[in-house]
Amino acid sequence: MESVFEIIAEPNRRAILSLLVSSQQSVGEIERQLRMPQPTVSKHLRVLREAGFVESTVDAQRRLYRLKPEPFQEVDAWLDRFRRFWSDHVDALERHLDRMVQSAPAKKKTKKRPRGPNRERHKGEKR
Amino acid sequence: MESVFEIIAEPNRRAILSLLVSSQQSVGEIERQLRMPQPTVSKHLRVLREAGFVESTVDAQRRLYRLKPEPFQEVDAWLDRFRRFWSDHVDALERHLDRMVQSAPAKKKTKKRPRGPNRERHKGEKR
DNA sequence: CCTTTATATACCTTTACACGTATATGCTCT
DNA sequence: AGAGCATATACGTGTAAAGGTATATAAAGG
Repeated sequence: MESVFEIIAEPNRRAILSLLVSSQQSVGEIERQLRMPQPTVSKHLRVLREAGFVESTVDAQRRLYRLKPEPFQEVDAWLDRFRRFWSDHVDALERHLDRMVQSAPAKKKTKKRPRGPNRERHKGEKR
Repeated sequence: MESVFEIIAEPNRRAILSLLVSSQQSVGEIERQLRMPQPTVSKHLRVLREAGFVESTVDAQRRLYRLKPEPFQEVDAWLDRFRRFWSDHVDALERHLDRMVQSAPAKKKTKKRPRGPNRERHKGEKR
């Protein structure tokens, strides 16, 4: 379980992360809201903690978990390489520009890719 | 293998995607550049294709694979929920602390955590 | 045709990980 | 100290997916 991508591949972990967006939560609160067994929650939280996605503080017998930003940044950095591929799509470009206005000089216009002959057809695919 | 996150969890698949950023490539070219067996490449490409990350065109006996933007957008959309945790201009930690005190009366800024107890320490962790 | 080249698929084996159940640890309060 | 709650961990089991090897499909060229 080295990479951040493997961490967020698990649906329950993504659910936990989404929960923690609103505010920090105790294990029991997560357990109840997501209706999953407590050991499951704890184990996923352990994975998330060791990967740096969350951290916890003690509140009496409870542990309060909240998000940490770094691993998300890592995913975002990876995505950066691919952003130019959907810059063509106007709506997405707009959303993206909203985020990058402060440092963006003039975005280079991407040339239209030479459209290949016919799309490949594979085995299971219907004609 | 439902979600886009499971697709990009695999390191070899991420390597293939990175290769395809520069330009479209044939299976053989990917095979050589990444030094992985041809069946492995083909199998990963199949997964990527079925998940919509790539598409292929026929060039004689070759298949040329290139990226498609949609699944990347999906990842980006998921990330959006978490973007507020690492604001562009403000240090992420500071911003996070701000969030924690926002319900408290506006007092002087303090470097200490509001009423936050000490960080949780877990089993394997050194003191 | 037959051979070579390029890619896809089938089959088998191994492994990693998610889950459930049971139990341990640790804190609080009486 | 003992009870009760909250969380963490240990252990056993099932399963899906990745890798390797072999083979199938298909197009190109002699």
